[in-house]
Amino acid sequence: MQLPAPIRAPTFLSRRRLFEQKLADLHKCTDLNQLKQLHALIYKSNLHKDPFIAPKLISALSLCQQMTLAINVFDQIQNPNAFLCNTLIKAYIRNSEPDKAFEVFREMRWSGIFPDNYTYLFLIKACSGLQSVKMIHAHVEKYNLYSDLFVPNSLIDAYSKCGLMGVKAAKVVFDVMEERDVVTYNSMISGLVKAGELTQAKKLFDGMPHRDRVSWNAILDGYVKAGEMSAAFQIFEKMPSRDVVSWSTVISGYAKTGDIEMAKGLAKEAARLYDRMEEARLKPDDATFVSILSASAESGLLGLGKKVHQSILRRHGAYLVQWKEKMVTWNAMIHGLAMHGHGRKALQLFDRMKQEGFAPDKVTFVGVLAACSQCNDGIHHFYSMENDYGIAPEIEHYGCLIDLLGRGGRLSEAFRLLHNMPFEPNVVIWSSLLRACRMHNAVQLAEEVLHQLVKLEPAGPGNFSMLSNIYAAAGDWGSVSNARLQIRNIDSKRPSGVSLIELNDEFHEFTVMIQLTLNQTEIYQTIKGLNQHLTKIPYAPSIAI
DNA sequence: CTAGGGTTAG
Repeated sequence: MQLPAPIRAPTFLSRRRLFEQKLADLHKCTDLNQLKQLHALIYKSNLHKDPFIAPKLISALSLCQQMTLAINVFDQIQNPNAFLCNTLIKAYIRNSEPDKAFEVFREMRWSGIFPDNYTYLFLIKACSGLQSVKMIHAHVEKYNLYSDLFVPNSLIDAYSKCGLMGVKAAKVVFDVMEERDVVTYNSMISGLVKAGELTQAKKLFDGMPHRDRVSWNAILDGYVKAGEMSAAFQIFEKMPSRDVVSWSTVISGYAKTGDIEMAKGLAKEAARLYDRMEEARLKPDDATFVSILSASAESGLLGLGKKVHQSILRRHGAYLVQWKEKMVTWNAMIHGLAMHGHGRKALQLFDRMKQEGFAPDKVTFVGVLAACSQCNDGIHHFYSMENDYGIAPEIEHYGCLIDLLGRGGRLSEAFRLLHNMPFEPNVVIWSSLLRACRMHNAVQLAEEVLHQLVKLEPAGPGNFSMLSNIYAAAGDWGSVSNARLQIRNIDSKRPSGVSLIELNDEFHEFTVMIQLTLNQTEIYQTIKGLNQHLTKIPYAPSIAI
């Protein structure tokens, strides 16, 4: 009779080998529990001062958001070198503490450690705004760090994210470079595209020595952003090869076009392209999904949206798991709740997000402030955004706050903020104020707002109908007919507002002067049902004229 | 270690 082989306990040697293997990949460790074990073992083996282990340990700890422990490791090294300092800088950036990253930089210069090209590379990432990029740029000039192309390339990219002024500065760096590679050109092209300088971008694209797929995708995006879909499609067909980025760009471009006349054709084109992408066995990724879904949601392309949804489900939910961990998911959920009147739930989710260790970003705050239109914490969150999280408010945030004040009837405060904010008010802000004027019967203010709106959007019939409603609420019937006349003037020049939704491969249009072509009875029955439902719940309909 | 497509206010 044969006995089964005894199970051997792991020998000291194999355990040691396992430990060494784990140490090799230590800097990639994202599992906190595993890291804690390794952390203990490293200290026990007195390896925490090892010049190869210490930076890896700092990296891993920063990945697991354990900055206190990471600093602890750093502080125990008597003579840190540039490599170790770079690791700490990178760690701070990863944990969204750019100020601390700059502090490390100051300290290392103070203690006579020479920063290297990597130091500057990481610091460029920590920059927010033109001033800080300029500061690094000055160092790059002073120490002539142009020989490592990564440095000026990153500078171009960082400048490109600072608006129009930034793109100009990026161009200066670009022009001064004696040697350029494909990344240099691509960064500059994408910067120009972001600034809306399509002509210049195209010129650079045409003149560059070698174009890769990134170059083609960047210029493709330029045409899509400019709304020039036929030119974009020509580029899409002409480019030597296409990847998920090319497909995502062109599909969402087709899907989100605002031109109703062309919408139907383009929507079909978008759906057709989506099928073609799947036929080409290209795997759409999370960015593909996000961009196409948002474009189809904006334009009411239910079919395309469903297609994307099906692709996601077909992946066994793998993407859902991935998304669970992502900022966009929290942001989208908070915003979704806010949009649908669940302001309190949105704020509760915001708290949970923070508890789970996510640092809110500027998009999160758009959702949070939108949620506050139903409560009074908006101003508190607005200040907290800059003071506690170091996020400079953008026009969207001011827009939310103005909307919030307007809804609350604090119209004069809303106006004061509008005039004092560092941005030119846009259509969204003026129309949100117009709506606030309607809510609070502020006739005179409404006239002023309309005046501004007409300047920005001369052919917007919705504005005059809002004004007409305001006059009606005030009983000024003479002005009502006047406003109606204006609407008719605009209407004769331009097709009136159309709401479009696609169902089962068919497009349904709804206009102000409703002309139903399909299933009239079914639609009217639904409306009748809705009205009946409304009589049963406490609801006071507002009467539009 | 740098470059391309993404979430957002009416």
